[in-house]
Amino acid sequence: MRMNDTAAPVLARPNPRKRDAEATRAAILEAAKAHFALLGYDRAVLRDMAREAGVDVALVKRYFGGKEALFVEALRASFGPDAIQDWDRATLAREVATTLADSPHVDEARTHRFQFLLRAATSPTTAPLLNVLVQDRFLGPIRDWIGGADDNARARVFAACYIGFLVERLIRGEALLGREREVYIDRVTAIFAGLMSETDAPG
Amino acid sequence: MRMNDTAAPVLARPNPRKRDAEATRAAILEAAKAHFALLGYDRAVLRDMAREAGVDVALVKRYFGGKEALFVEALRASFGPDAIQDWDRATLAREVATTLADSPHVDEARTHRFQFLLRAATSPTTAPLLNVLVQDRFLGPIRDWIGGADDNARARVFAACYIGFLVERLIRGEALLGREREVYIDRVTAIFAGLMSETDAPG
DNA sequence: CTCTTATGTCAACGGGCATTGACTTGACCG
DNA sequence: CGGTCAAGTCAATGCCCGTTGACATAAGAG
Repeated sequence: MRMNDTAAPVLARPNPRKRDAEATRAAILEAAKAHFALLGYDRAVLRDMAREAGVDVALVKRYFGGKEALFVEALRASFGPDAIQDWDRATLAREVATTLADSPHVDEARTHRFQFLLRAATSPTTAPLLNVLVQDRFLGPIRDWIGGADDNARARVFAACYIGFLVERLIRGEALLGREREVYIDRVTAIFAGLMSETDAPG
Repeated sequence: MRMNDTAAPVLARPNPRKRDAEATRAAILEAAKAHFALLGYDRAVLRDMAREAGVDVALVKRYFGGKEALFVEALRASFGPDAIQDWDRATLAREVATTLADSPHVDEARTHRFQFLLRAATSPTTAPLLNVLVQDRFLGPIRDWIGGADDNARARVFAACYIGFLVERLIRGEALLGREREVYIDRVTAIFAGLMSETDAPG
């Protein structure tokens, strides 16, 4: 029995949260996606995600089983099969290059997904979980999208470059400006375009 | 006072470790370099490094101050200024491409360094520490090495690709074989070669 | 209304690990 | 020999964080 039983709660819960399993599960997952992508597996804290979702930590266990399971789920959700196919062959190279050149669009949906992948890949905890997923949701789609001869190898290089540019952007101190920005975009565009073509003239 | 004061130590210390500050400091640093590079900041454990160095954990504090300081030190040490300059312009592109193609040479010195950098870059804890270091020890040397017009932008793209290939190799499930390996090497070589040239014909 | 069950809350527990400070031991100098 | 200080050891301590199980409460069926 509480001491202040008779007193009204100091702060009435603003939104008494209807009991809706689907909704809370989704809220947790959403928070998890953001936190894992932003902080990586180790530094992401369940309590924080729960708070952001307006939910008790214990529910993470109820709905997902544990941190690792939640991570996998979040990764899959964040990296749905439709993530790639809508790319436009004609404009993609330059468009992506420009996005990459202009620095801190961290919350932009497309890169967000890949940032998640990157974090997952570089944490030894989670890397083992990736083999299947990477093939199914990343390399596979890119390969199909890129098409043509040797699509496997080209997709692999394509994906690698993309991730590399993401990392570089991540640790980039100041924004790219003027000529440096132009050259950067041109070079990145050239690389992507070269990989999209079946017959790239080697140096 | 110990209970078994009179009893001889069950295991005499095999190597009673001369008291040599320099040596132990170096030993710790060496272990730290390996552990951080391999596991990343969060999963690397001071106790393990100490054990590997044949040293008590407390000495980490004495000699370095703490985990974070040790990390910075290890990163600097592992990423000395001489890391880049000895690359050979003529053969580098294909050589590196081949190394990258053939998977698990994790302990190979050159990639080891970069793997360290990669881990540092993708961990939010340590990323802030990198701005200066990256410029001084990574982009700068690559820029000087690559030379020519727009060296800054080209070095940036070069570095990004390199890191990307490292990540890809990290999450690569099975080894590259046969034609896929050939194409992979060719494409990667082409990218590096293109970036080394001042005038790369864009697609 | 009552019983049941899904949903949500709360307060520990426990492991892992960096950090700390008091203590011991070797080495060098007078 | 004895004193002093650096080098090394040891045993806590305390924090962070995932996990757990016991409890409360809404909602819906009968």
